[in-house]
Amino acid sequence: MVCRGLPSIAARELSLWARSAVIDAGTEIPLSTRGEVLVIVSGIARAEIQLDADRRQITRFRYAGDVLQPGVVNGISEICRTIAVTPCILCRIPREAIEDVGQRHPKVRERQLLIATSEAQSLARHTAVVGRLTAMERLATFLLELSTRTGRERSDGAITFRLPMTREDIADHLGLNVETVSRNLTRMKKEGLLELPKPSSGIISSLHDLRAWVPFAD
Amino acid sequence: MVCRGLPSIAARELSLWARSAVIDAGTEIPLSTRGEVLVIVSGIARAEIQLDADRRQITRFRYAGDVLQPGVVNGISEICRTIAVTPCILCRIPREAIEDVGQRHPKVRERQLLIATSEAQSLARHTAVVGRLTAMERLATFLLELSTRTGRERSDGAITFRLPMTREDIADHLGLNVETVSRNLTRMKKEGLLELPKPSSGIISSLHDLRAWVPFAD
DNA sequence: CTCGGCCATTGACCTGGATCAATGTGCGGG
DNA sequence: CCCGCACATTGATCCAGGTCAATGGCCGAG
Repeated sequence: MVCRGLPSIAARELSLWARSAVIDAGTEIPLSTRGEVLVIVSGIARAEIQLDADRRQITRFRYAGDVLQPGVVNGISEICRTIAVTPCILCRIPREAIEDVGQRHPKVRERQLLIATSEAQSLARHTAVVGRLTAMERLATFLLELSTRTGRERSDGAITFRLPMTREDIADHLGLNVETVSRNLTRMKKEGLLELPKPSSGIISSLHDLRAWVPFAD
Repeated sequence: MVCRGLPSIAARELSLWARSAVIDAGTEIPLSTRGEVLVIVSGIARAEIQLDADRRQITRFRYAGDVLQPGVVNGISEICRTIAVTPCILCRIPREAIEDVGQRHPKVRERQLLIATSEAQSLARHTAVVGRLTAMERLATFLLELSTRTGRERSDGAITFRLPMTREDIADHLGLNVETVSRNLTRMKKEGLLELPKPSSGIISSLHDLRAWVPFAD
């Protein structure tokens, strides 16, 4: 998944350089090292901005397969810290690897650019989620994304998924507060869209009805 | 400004390929053409997402010097449309130019990536603005950015700037509505932060007091 | 098994910003 | 110069979501 869309030769060359790392839940994933690229092999992380003592924005969650490119280079520090929500396994590709392989395989650079622009795309989208959607719509959008990224379809068509982030994390991602998240989750339960066998695991009983709450075409 | 940070040889080579274009106010800037890069030479544009008949999010305004890279490639359309707020002069750099010059000057590719990641950075930041700030804070953040990008400092230290976008544009950028924008502008006037000789031109009388409303370190 | 702490849920109430409804106001066209 | 229209401001009221305050439930340590 690191190298989806790359010629297999380039992928093999890159993998020769790769190192791995394990990050405990709750621990920050260090992004600083110049030009290094990280790939999440497994686990979930959150990218967050701390505004002041009691305001935080989680700009996005990071799932297995996501690529973390170095923020902005040259001393200007990345605005977000990335913190593991569950234990994470990372694949680290040092700067020299990218440069070395990138010289021989232009697809590598191309893909790096693609990753960055699609990152911008999804942040633009999230701007609209947080700026213009109602609480139910925000939550539906989030659950849909979480389940498509990490869920499993059951034989009866329902989708099961883990919800390892706290309600507070969800709230800070969606620009809401904990209580509003909680209330709207129970509303979804009452309306038969969702089941929550435990607070940390969910089942989308009616994908169709959930989708109806998401105003994006997709 | 197109080529800030590039070796001058690369810049000169790129400029050989450059074409220009003029876009009327209110007209969409076509981004579609595969791989073409646009640079705003003068004017202001807005990048917007239309959610449905009556909800819109302006993800960002684009000022002179901004570089518009093609959204996401390969048929998957860019999520935002970009529309000129004032008449705009653009510089168009065709895909072949990037490829040609990029092959000889790796800095070109590097800079392209830098542009894309810093785009993501500023969208992440805006996510926090819209998700967590109060109306006053959002407006202050916006005015500060607008004035640093397009304003002129007067001899007495005040900063004058044009406000060519409508109140509705500002509202849709900040996740507010027109009336709230208007009310908070007059509040700023009353508190001596701001003057509005005309609705479409402003003067920041007290940069210091305005900054106090912006929770970002910067 | 029991205790304590943290997280989630629920309820009662409050409020910042939205909505609805008039006025202002500036500008382009005749 | 006047008119008309689009944009901006202002006021009155409303409400989605925030705040405050219990209560419940799960889990890990002992």
